[in-house]
Parts: sequence; structure tokens; C-alpha cells
Amino acid sequence: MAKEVTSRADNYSQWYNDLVVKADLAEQSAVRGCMVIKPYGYAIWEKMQGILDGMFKRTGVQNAYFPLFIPKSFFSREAEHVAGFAKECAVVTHHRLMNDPDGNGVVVDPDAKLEEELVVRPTSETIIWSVYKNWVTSWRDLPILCNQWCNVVRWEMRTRPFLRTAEFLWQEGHTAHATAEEAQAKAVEMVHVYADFARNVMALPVIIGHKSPNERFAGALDTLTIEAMMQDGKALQAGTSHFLGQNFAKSFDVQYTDKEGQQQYVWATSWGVSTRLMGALIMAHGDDNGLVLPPALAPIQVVMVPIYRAEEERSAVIAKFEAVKAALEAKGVSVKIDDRDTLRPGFKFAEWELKGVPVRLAMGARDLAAGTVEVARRDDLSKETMPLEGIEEHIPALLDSIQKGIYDKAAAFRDSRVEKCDSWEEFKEKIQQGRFLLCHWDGTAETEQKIKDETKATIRCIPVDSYVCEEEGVDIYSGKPSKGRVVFAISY
RNA sequence: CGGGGUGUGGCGCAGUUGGUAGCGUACCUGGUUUGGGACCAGGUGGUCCCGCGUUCGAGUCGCGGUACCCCGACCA
Repeated sequence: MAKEVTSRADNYSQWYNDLVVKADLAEQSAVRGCMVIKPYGYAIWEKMQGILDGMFKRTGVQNAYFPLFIPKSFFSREAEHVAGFAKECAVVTHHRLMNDPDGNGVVVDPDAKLEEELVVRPTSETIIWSVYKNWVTSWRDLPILCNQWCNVVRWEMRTRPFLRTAEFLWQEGHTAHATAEEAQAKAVEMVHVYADFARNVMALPVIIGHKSPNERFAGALDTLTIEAMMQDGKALQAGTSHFLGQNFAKSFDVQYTDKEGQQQYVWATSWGVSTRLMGALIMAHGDDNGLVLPPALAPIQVVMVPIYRAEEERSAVIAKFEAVKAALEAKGVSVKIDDRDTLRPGFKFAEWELKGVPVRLAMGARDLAAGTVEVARRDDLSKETMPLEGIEEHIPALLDSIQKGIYDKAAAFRDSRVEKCDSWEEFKEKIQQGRFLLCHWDGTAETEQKIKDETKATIRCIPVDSYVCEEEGVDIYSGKPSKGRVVFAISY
């Protein structure tokens, strides 16, 4: 089984076709590199949004919304930032179409050329900081803690559904603080929110760490990341939180008067996760039968499939299901009774497995006579017939157990593929097999780049909460002194 | 932007030396079925990516275009 799973995840397009298309999450759009997220896929995203939003609000963050269009001039103020994004921006140059004078449909009206081009946001730092400038005058105005849920556009050379689409949905938080310490603490706090979400909601084990300077967000002084391992052993950056220092405050002249009456630049953070998390979910947990959704994110947690020959059996089973459904819903469990009478039970079983529904209940004439129900769990595909009596107590506990089971399985898989490595020869071989290798690094961008050139492996992070290994050693490539091990992997 | 590949019913594909398009699946109708993706019978559905050319005749050959996919480069 594990082998087949790996072979699927090995080939990106294969998992996409097997899991995403068949499970009805998304399809190719007519627009290059874009994606249509279908209702079932979007329902999963909505669950993610709802849970994350609640977590943000508990940290004092409020939602806001900023414009899609950013004047080009805003973009050129922060030099590193523009260098990082300039190559992948969609730009609006005109505001009107007209009928083609030659009769060939519609053309862009040359008279409608914009005075200043508008960039479709690839991220909103620049427009948000231009707004924050007007919100901040006193130390009493700080901190500003805003988040927005929106879409962004990055004209990537190569796109992959969910992992790197030209347009994607995300949230981006942007905070302004009076002190560096407070801003740094916020960046750390938010990466931990992401890690909690990944671990406890997505059942996705992640490593928290700092990005190396090479891998940092354009314009950041420090980038914190959560890194997850997919079933082929490749790494996926699942969320990031940046300490931006005063770079944006200085570029956009955002100053406040402190308690001593002095003008000070504010300190900033930004942090985000995107629909890429959907890709992580699919690739981390999916198996040969389709998606495996952690109960916390499943739009439908329990599906009930009635099995019957005659109408009397059908109505009797449905009646029992209705009662259980009401009892479960009272406990906050989402339930669907699949009463479609044109499909056979076996077809329904396969279909709901493809969609990753955590628990399936089946009931037929045998069960009616015996007062039982068949309970099947998606994560390990096991089935058990048990008394219908008390099932509404059993299911919530079962869902918890599945949530944990999915995490434990993913964690065991990852842990089996994380190892220390001190030999360059061994590194080159093992990194290609899909491993997270804990290696000594001399801290230089040159070494990092050479390793990337030779193996495609990058430093995923310098870990801070798990796999931390601060010990003296020598760089695996250069042989120069190192103060600790970092995580190397090949990434998506 | 380089290298490779593919465009044929909704989806997945076959199509020989050029002879006027077929299979699986899906869909529709009827019947029998229903505890792991049912079966039988009948049926609907295609300007073969576009254009030009060669030819008595092009899905097939030639030229040009175009779209998509894969591998790179690129990429919180």
C-alpha cells in the first residue's frame, strides 16, 4: 500500500488526476495557470478559513480589506520587495474596450490607456503600508493588527494546481508595532498559530523554523516557516510569518510619536497561508482510494448509506438514520444521508471514500433485524458492526480517534524519513529518495547555493521547536565550522 | 523562455500502405438487480484543434499557426 501511495505522490500530475479531479475538488480553468475550485473543494477551504479566522481573532487580529489594484509607483519604493515580485506581476494598462474598427470582435481602446499602470496585487504590503501611513500618528495608535482574506495573482512561469496557481486565495496579516521586540513576538506568535492549525486541524505534522537569508521573503529581516513532508518525501512550505523590521515603514514613511515626543518608524510583520494548504492536505494524507480528510476539516464527517431491496426496508433504514443524524447533529457532527436510490451501495462506498469522508455508516435488513449498524473508518479502511444503541456516543469519540490517527500516521511517516547526515556522498543519494536531512551548514549563502545547484535541495528551515540540533560540527559541503544542523530537502 | 510530447463524442483512448471514423466509460430508454464501483437489450452523441497545400480522395502526408501537458529555468 505504502508503495502505491508513494508512486502516486511521486508524480504530481498523477495525484492531481487521481485525487483532485476524481474527488471533485477542482478543475482546470480556461485561464492559464488558474483553477476552478468546485463546491466540494471550496467547502473544505471554507472550513479552513473559519477555523483560522477564529484563531486569528483570539490573538487580537481583525479582518479588513484593501484594494486589488496597486499603483505601479507604490511598488517601486521597497527595492528588495520589487526585485522579488517584479518578474511575476499582471499589469493593468487600459480601462476600456471597443469594437474593432476592422470588425474582428473587440479590441483594447488605445485612448483608454491609464496614466499610471495598476499592478494586480501579488501581495499587499505596498498598498497596506500606504494606507497605514494615515492610520498612525501616535504610540496610542499601535499596534495595528489586520488580516485580509483575498485573492492574489502571481504570473509564475510554471503553475501547479493548488501548489502554485497564477491566482490563489489566501489570507495575509499585516501588523504594525511600536517596538522591534513586539513585532518579532507577533511573527513568532503567528507561525505558532499556523503550526497549531496544521497539526491539530489538518493533522499535518510540521517543522517550525527560520528561513535562511536566501529563502527569505523579499523585504523581510526574518522569515518563519512551517514545513511539511508530502508522501514522496518532498517538502512543502505550508505557511510563513515575516518580521519585516522597519523596511516598509521607512519606504512608506510610517512614523509615530512616542511617549517622549520623538518620531519613530513602526515595526512590521506579515504572515499568510493559502489554498496551497489544500494541496498539502491532499498530498499528505491521500491514499489509493482517494482523499483522507481529517474530521476537523471534513465538510461531511459522517455519511450514511442505506442498503435495501424493497421500499419498506428503505423507509425503515432511513427512519433509523434520521434519528441518529439528529442525535449526532445535536453534538455538532455534520452528517449526510445518501438516499439516492439510483445508485448501488458499493458505488456510494467508493464515491464517499474518494471524497475522504471520515466515517461511513451502512445499515440494511440484517442490521434492522439485529439492531446493529456497520461503522467504517476512512483513515484505515476498517469496518466494524456494532449496536445501533449508543452510536451517537461512539461516533464523536471515533472522529477524535481518526483525527489523531491521521496525524500519527503522517508523523510516523515523516519521522521515518528525517535523519542526520554528515556525508556529502550520502547526502546526494538520500536527498533524491525524498528525505529531510539534518545537516551542518556553515551559514553562508554560497554553500547553500552550491548545494542547490548540485542537488536541487534547499534549506527548508533552521528548526526552532522540533528537530532542533545546536551542536558544533562541520558543514556537509564546505567542511567549514557549523553551529548546528538545518533541514535540507527537495521541495515543491 | 529552452527541450520533449499531445490535440479524434462529456471523459480516457485506438485508428494499419491515404479510401469518408471506432473502442472503453459516461449519458438516455426498458427490464432484472441492490451488504464493495451491477447486468442484459436497445439508443443518443464527433466541423477528427485551426488555416493553407498535395491528392480523384486527408484523422492519416507537407507547411504555417494555436492550445494544453511534461521536464528545466523561475517561485513566501
